[in-house]
Amino acid sequence: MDNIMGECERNHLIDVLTQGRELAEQLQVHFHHPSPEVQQLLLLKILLSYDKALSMLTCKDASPEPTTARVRGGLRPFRDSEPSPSPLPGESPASRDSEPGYKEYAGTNGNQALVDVLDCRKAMPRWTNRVRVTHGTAIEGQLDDGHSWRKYGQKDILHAKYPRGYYRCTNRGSQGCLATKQVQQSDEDPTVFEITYRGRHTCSHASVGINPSSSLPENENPNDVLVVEAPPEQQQHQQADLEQQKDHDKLLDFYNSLASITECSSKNPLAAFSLPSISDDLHQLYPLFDTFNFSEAVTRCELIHENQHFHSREDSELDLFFSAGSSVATSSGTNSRAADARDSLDYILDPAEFNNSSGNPWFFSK
DNA sequence: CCTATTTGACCAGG
DNA sequence: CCTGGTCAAATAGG
Repeated sequence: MDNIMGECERNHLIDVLTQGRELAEQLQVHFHHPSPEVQQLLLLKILLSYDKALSMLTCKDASPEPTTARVRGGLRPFRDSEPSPSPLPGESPASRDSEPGYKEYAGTNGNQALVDVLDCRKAMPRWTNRVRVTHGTAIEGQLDDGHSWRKYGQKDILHAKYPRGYYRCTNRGSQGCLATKQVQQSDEDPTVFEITYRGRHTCSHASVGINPSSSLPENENPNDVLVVEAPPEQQQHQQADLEQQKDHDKLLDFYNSLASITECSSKNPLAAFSLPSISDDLHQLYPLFDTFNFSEAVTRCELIHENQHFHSREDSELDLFFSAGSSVATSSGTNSRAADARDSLDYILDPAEFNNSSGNPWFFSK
């Protein structure tokens, strides 16, 4: 793992695991001074840490996690026999890319891992949009699809009149988002750009979707940019991809919001329950909760966690928090309990569950 | 000074 | 050996 895991990924993983350990220590302390709310919150945060760490180590086929290790197009042997988390000899730290850790090499033992990574990349979803720009003023960068991209290469392509541009998500460094796209101007019709996307966005910013038709530059008349639809059979897959991306983005937003709340409370677990400090964050979550399918989540978790409830029924902020969500579920016909919903978080947030959901995740009602 | 782009070089796969 | 994809030093731009 070390061999293919970049410095940034490694550090991030260490951070996450360290945080988990500290949380566990806090939990240990609280065993001596029992406080159900704090214990539950700590437990929740520990679970989140584990989820994060595991997802960082797991290469999901359709949705590589933010920190999935990768290799460069061409593998380069280590100059030293050992993979080094520090700058290589003769390489000043400043000379490394401003996105630390997006460079990973396969080390001597990295063969199997390398195969995994390559498989992972091969399995990345890939789809192409054709975008026609009718006003000559438009340039590639203006083919805004709602995400910010950073150009990392350009290549003359055989038998192609125009070079191909290579872009990656600007959040690769900060969030390990592996989404990339290639932009190729059409030979026959220079007003048409073929944009090939590879990999879904795993960055939390990815909330606007990836359909260019739904995210045109604000200052442009939609009539100026015509989205030429992909062939019907491709279109279906494409649509499914788009839907799944949206769901994934939602879940990620939800996850990150939750994580930030627990992050905040980790600095002062007790203060986390004071109403003002947390309510702002909660308000941001409410829109998500409107669509979060609590009833289904609870039903599923009751099947799994049968007779394993350890929670108390204190009317803590956390309970109110989940009550808000479960009341949505309740109003839609299913009787559910806030604490059950809370208990189900470890299951809900299992990234594998997302990837198993074939295009129609259950955790958000449509 | 910091960040993004350009561009020649490098690498693996075919 | 050729080609596509990527890296990373150099450069441009704010």
